[in-house]
Amino acid sequence: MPRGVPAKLFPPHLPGLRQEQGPLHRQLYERLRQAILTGVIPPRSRLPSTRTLAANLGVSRNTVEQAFAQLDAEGLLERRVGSGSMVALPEHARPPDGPVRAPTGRAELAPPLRARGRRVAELPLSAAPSGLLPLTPCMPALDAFPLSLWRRSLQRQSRQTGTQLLSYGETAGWRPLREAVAAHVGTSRGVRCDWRQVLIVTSTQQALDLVARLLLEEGDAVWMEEPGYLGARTAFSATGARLVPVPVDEEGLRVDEGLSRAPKARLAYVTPSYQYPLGLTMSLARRLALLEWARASGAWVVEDDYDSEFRYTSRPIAALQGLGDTGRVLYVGTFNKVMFPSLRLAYLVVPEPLVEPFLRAKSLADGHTALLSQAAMADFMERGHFTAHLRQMRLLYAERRQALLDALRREAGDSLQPVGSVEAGMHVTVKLAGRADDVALVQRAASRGLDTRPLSAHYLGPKRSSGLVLGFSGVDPAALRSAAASLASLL
Amino acid sequence: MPRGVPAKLFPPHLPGLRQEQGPLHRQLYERLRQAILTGVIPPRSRLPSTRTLAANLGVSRNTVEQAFAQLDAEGLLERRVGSGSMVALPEHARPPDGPVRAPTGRAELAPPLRARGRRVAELPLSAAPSGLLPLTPCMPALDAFPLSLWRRSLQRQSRQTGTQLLSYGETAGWRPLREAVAAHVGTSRGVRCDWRQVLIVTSTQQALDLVARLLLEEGDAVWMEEPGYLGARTAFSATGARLVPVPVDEEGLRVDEGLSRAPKARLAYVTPSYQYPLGLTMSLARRLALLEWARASGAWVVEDDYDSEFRYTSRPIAALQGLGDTGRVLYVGTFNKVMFPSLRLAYLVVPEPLVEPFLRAKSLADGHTALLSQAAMADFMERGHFTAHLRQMRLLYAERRQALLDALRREAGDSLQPVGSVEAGMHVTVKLAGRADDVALVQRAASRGLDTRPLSAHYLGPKRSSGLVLGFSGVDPAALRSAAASLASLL
DNA sequence: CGATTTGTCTATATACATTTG
DNA sequence: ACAAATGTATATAGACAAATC
Repeated sequence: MPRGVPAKLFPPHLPGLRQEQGPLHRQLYERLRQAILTGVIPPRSRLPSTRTLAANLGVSRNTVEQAFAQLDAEGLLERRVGSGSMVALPEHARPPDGPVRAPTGRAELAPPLRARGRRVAELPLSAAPSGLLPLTPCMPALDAFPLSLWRRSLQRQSRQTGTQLLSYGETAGWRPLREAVAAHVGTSRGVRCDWRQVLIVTSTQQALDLVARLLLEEGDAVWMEEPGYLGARTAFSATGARLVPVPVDEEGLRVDEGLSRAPKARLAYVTPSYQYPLGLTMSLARRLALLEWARASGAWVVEDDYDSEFRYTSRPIAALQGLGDTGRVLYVGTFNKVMFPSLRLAYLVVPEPLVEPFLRAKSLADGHTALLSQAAMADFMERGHFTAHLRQMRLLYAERRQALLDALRREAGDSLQPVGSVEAGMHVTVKLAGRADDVALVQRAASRGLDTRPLSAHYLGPKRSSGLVLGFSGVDPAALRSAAASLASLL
Repeated sequence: MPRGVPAKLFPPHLPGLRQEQGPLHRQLYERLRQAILTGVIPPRSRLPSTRTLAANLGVSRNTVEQAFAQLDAEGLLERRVGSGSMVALPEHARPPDGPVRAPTGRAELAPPLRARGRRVAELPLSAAPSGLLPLTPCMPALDAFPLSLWRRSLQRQSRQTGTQLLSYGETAGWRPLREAVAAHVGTSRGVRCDWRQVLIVTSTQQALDLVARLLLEEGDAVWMEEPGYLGARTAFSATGARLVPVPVDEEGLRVDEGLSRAPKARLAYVTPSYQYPLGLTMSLARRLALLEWARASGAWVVEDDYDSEFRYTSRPIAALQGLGDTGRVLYVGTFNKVMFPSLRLAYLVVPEPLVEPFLRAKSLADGHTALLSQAAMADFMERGHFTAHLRQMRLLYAERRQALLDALRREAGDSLQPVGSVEAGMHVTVKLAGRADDVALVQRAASRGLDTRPLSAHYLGPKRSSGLVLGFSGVDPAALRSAAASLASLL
């Protein structure tokens, strides 16, 4: 017969169980678990019945039952109706040794990475997630996000679709979301596509990575806006492509310069709606010239429409993709900025013949994108919450943009000159007078809790302007004003 | 202003609610549901608060709350904290598909992909997600997944952590999850690591892709188990590595064969706990030999522990990673099989000097992994639900495995010979007598709704055995029996 | 047979956080 | 500021079926 447990383990009204220490059933569970694992209650010994233990402890049977059930589920107890509960034999001996020995490989030399690996390992590590520091570029107004509506979409989907949402998803994405995206970019951005051309990915970064891996070979030339978006550089340079800086003027990318510097480039990466970081809009003439070059030379155009939904005065400019022949343009958009960064949903619209190759690339990279977030996003869009949120953010950001500009003018006067006249985006770029060291300034700003980016870091070539990229979308006007004051005091 | 509901609908002590007619909350739910659907309570009318209704009916608020919550879940009610509950407008059918314009780029020729791109574009497209067809390998028992517990973890996290979960996440993963994974693989798999060595990724596929991109150069030789896992092939071959098939015998990978075929290989990919697809366990001698080779030649060992948690009789074998020097071993595990496929969470444990390079690679590939699922997973583990679920699945799969084997023996006799004696995994592989064409058999099986894989497809070299890989984890014993009968009738 | 025990279900009370008007 | 409402969590009480001894 199994022995009973020493009575002293369960004195009446066990003094250790207290309201303040969290749920009673959890405390009891933890305590029993420790006792079993450390052998204080030996294997095969019988525990008191839930009723008697409950009575002894002065708690309800349900409380004890919950603790026992949890232990049973984890295999620490064997319970049988009628015969009671007893401690199970250890299922698997604890691993060779519990305490983690210092990994012996530690003393080794740094691993010898070679060409491709080094290329990846030497990429800049993107800035640490800096919480809610003011001025972070591309940080949405998280406090204004309609979290409860989003949760409802999540909940609704997690209930309704049941096991369909648990199983493997299609590589291209959840079909209702692809349809919703196709409708959205069609009506609000003028992108011409069928839902079958829409691929759901996790981020702009993943989209660009897939593009690079599929369309670029080592040594291929790629037109990059100068100055331009840093994230795009890492994606293209990791494949060994040759990045060709093509200057940007007030009409956007200088196609003529691109033609003279690298006429045979395989790909051009552009942000025509609201150029990053200068905030210009590409002119119609330049757009047509770019498309014509791509058509004639068989190159690809990657249109990153990352910020396009945010335009505050004039109507949004239609996407490049919808302008002419769509056969050479890959359109990239993201939900991570309009919704929230950790959502991890973006989309890629590719010409029909590229759909299959891209599916394989996506399948290679990570199989498919998580389903629940996709289904919730589709639901959120179908119910109109997305459009509503977008509208609200437009109003909010317009206000914040103005607040930042006003504060900068008041505090810093002419020493910080805003670039670009388009009222759009989630950031403004300001130029520093003369050859001021913007990198040093950014560092000094960081020490005051301001998360800004140096304009000069966005250049590939040696000719760099000095300035700051300031995000205004993430925090409220009051914080923007104090940030501007703090910044001005550093000048 | 929304009108109130006619008072007579809710007289005090509503006489219709009786103990004998089933649960009170259910009766209340049914009654309200009928009233709403028939229009007795018109849309947009406000319901009494749960408290007052509970008082009027003489029941507890929880009872009313349950009924309301159910109605809310079905979309019949719109509830808002503070403002009360009102009847929702009937949902309209989904908006019709937008007018699908024919994409103009359609007539173009197939795009001219070149070397790298072709390598990616010619990868096999993984089998379409085939729903719940019987015998699908690696398909978990989704009907047995504790969905309500999981939803609670999701909800709890989406509330508690608030905006922290919305912002950018760390590239390496959500810290509590990294810690939970380190603890789990440490105690239950004998992996020796610090939580800082744990990287959260979306899938085994992504883990292998990162490994390939960081550690392999074009032309590098890689030892692959022969036969072996198909997914691993695509990851490594996409980088242009040379895949060297190394045969597997009853002790696992033939290290001596690897040494003679490609002594200078840069990497070996192995599934030591439960070899895919043959279901063997690698012997201690082989493990030590493999580690010794890696140490001496500076090669990497990738241990894919995809199936290891499922062992049905003997104790789980500790991981290769914990055996000796951990400096050359990269350990890969996944939650997508123990939990559910669309979760998209897996992990990679790398030697300390590789942590930084891998962070950059992950950052390049997709920035970081979605936060909510990570936080929910950590919560699920901390509460012991993960261990409990794992244990339950072990019992369930052991039963299903036996059911499939019994049915196969009964229906097919000797014509389908199960391979391997280890009672583990989520599939069994059976050999076909002689040189039977397993690919054709798989196709015929597919036409009967059976989702199996040909063993011969898992070979790189010309010497192939003919057989079938049969998953037993996804469906219940009855379905397995009828699948076995159906399969036998095709022989 | 009858007492005991687990395991599950229903209902209640209560506390507390959050949001709304 | 304040009251009212929802929404979540914890604990209790009691009933009953099924298994065990």
